[in-house]
Amino acid sequence: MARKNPLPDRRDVILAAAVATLREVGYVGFTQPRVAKRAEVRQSHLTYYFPTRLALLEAVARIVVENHLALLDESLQVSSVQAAIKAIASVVGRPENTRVLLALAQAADEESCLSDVFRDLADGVALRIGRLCEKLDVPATPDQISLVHAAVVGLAVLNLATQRPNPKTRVEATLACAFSPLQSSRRPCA
Amino acid sequence: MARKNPLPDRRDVILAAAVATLREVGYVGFTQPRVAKRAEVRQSHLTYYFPTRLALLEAVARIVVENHLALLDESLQVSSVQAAIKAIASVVGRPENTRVLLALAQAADEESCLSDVFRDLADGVALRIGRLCEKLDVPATPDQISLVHAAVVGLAVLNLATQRPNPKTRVEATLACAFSPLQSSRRPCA
DNA sequence: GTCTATAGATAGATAGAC
DNA sequence: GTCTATCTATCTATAGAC
Repeated sequence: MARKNPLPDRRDVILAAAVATLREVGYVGFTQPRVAKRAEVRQSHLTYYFPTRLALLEAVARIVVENHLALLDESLQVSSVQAAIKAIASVVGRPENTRVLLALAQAADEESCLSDVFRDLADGVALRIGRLCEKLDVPATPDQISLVHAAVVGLAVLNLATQRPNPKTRVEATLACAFSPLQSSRRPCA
Repeated sequence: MARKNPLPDRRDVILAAAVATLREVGYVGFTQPRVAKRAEVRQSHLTYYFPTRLALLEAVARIVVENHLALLDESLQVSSVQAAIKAIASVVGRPENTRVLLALAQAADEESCLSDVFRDLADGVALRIGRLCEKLDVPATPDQISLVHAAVVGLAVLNLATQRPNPKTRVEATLACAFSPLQSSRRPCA
């Protein structure tokens, strides 16, 4: 949904600032004054475009989901399982990516209207994992896709919160483990 | 570390209230006034026992980790993989459980001193999954344990945030998928 | 329609009374 | 050592100026 072109639109500047703020400082630091400062408008001005905090959050959530799915689409243009694993690990490895999704999860828990947006995200990710498997000619049942999906989410959260060094090696090893039964099923043993 | 017995200790009352608050309303709702109200003390009194919000949070985090690991120990006294899956799904299915761990993850992202506590949690969970596999005579590599761990975390977060109906069936199916390669490897096909 | 000054609410922390 | 009145900072929202 592109906006009518003429005005670069103050609104979009604010939204961009809001997304950046959320990525940097997470859910609790996501306040109107902080966003306003980054967008270089007065806080009281911000409330003209987004009358309430929830309104801003909702708009931001949609953009965040859109951005994340686009990032996945870009990252998953790979032609081998190993490359896919590396790509996923790269996305998962960036704390800002996880932070913003964690914020969204929390927001969804608080405001049920945001659950819809989060479902769009979850469905989008699952869809892309399924497509990936298809493209790589790896047969996967819905449950297997769900497993990979859950594992990716879990790894992201664990990485962000434990702040361990070398997250990527661990993520890659774990994901390899998630994909290996799928691959081996190409030469069925039964 | 049991406290010296005599006094039921105002401090413990406050901590219990704090944990309950965190479970109910999550990280953003976790404020000194709210905790104080639940503990039936003045907010300004609370600061005597916990001079800063972070001090309270740290104490609460330790208790939360302890509680969660104890809950796992209790739940995982099972004698089959299927029972284990059901037990895990039951823990994951309770929003309060996930909410409080999500809060901890976020807190860890903000205050690096809480990462230590979160690591204790993560290590404890991984350890227990490993023990479970051993007890059930299911061979599992560290990577496979890591996969189950990540999947459990991911499922919990996805459930909380999407608020879909029938979470348990989905969780159980996904976990079954995580365990199945481990089980089948008991009768190796190669 | 665009923006701002200001009010109203709530958080966290301090200094000091008992 | 235990507890409280109070202050400051910060957030969100409104009424109204341009």
